[in-house]
Formats: sequence, C-alpha cells, structure tokens
Amino acid sequence: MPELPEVETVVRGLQKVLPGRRIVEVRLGKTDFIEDPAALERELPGSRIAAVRRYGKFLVFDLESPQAGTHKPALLIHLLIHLGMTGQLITCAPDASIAPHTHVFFVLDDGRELRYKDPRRFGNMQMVVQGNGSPLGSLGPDPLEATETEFVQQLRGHRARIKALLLDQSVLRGMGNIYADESLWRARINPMRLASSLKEAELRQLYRAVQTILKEAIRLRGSSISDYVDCSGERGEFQLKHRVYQREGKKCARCKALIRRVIVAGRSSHFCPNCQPVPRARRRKK
DNA sequence: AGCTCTTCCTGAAAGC
DNA sequence: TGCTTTCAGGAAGAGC
Repeated sequence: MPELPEVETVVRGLQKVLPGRRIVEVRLGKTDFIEDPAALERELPGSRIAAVRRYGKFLVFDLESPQAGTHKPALLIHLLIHLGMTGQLITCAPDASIAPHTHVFFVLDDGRELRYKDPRRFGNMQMVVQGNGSPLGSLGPDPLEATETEFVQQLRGHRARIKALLLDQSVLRGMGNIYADESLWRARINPMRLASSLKEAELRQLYRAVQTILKEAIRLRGSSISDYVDCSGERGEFQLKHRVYQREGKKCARCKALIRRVIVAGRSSHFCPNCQPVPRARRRKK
C-alpha cells in the first residue's frame, strides 16, 4: 500500500516527465472517489503542470490554468491525489492497453497519457483552487523534514499508544502501517506502549529509526506487496527488507524469537516479543 | 482525548 | 473442485 516512500517514488518519477506539460483532456470512468468530477473535466483541460510534489501521502499537482479571454494571471489550481490502498498513477502511450479499474485518463500535450487505476477505489482525488482552503492544512509535520526536537515534541505526552500516533496523519504526515511497524522494531519499542510512557531517549531512538527506515525504503523505491508499482509500472524492493511486517510466526532477524501480530488501534501490528517487550501490565495486589 | 466499530471496495486466501 | 466467507486496510464518522 502506498505510504510515504511509495508516494515519494511515484512523485520523483512523475517529476521527470510532467512539469511543463499541458493537460489536453480529462476522461473519467467511475467517479465515486472524486470530490467533484465535473470540475475536473471542466477546469483542468488547457492547464499547465507547473510542479508535482508530495505532501504526506498525497500527490499534489500544481497547475496553472489560463483565464481564457481575460488579462488576468493564470489561475493556480492544486490537484490532490491520495492513492489509498490500491491506487496507481502510470504514464503511458495512448495506445497502451487499458488495465482493468482504470478510472481517470489525463491526456497530455506530448501525446502521452497519465492514467489513474484503483481497484478498491479507496483513493481520493480532488481539485483545490488556490485560496479556497485545502484538506492538507490539518496534517502534522513530515517525518523526514522534522528535526529530532519537533518529532519528539509531536509524540511526547499523548495518552494514545505509540503505534496509533505514528498512523495519525495529524501528528505526523506520511507514515502508514508498514513503516510504523518496521520503525518500531528498529527502535525496539512495542507498538502497544503508551506514548506518555516513552522516555525521551526512546523517542529519539524512534526518530532515528524512522529516518533510517524511510530513507532506505525510498532508496529501494518502496514496498511492493500486492499492488504497488511506480509510475513506470516497476515494483519496489523494500518488501525484501521487511523485518516484522507480515512476518507473523517467522524468526526475528535480531534474536530469532517468533514475530507476533496483535491489533493496535484497529490495525495489524507486527513486533518481536523479545526485542520489543510488552509493557508489564500493572497489576494491583489483591 | 482516544478507543472501538462501521463504512467504503475488490481480490486473494481460507474454509467447507 | 467450487462455492461462500473472511480478511486486508487509509480515512472519516459515530458513539462511548
């Protein structure tokens, strides 16, 4: 599933081919995951792609839309795309065969197409005209941009479990289930621990683990478990480096104990019971 | 504040 | 073998 490293990989691929291109036409299939499909069809054709960037798990296309028949400066439009669980953005030739569940086609002025495919349609697409506010405002800092101090600041003191906080986009933007589990294993912190129980040194340890894991995952172009591919259709390789995620019952790479899986904050959470000891239940003497 | 449960959706895997 | 059931999960919303 696309998390920060996968979205970053897609963005870097698109940055090589999209900036400067114009959108000629937008064609839509199923639209129940698009905020205002008619607006996309109406506003995007003719616009120029100025930049493609990542914001948390969102892809953001910065578009300049000329105001036809006026002398006004181009309207700045942001196209936000969240890949959800199974979203894929692929660039291809217009005569490339159409994969099942391809729901959006952006026809470009160089004759190529940018296509959005999403079997489960957990993804989301919406257009934000500059100055109209956007849903991105409520997200926390990017873990790769945050300093150690900021990172510790975001996590300390909460009563929630550390795993829940790592998944909470308003606390940190971009982490998902895979990288939360892998980072906690690396930092030797049990996912069930309450954030308020973590020592300063443990939070710093977690910061370093998150940095290492995310950078290595980006270097290996993300984790391809079932659906994820980059914008050229290439799979990533970080799944080969997973130490706990979806490795229940297998041996811990550090200590050979068997990896366990529990549900924390409604999510599958994988950990080594030996390296990441469960906090001792406080038991009152009777 | 933060937990659980539910919803969205499809395909893969497990169960019978 | 072939059908049915279960599960996976990012995010949002309800209810507690």
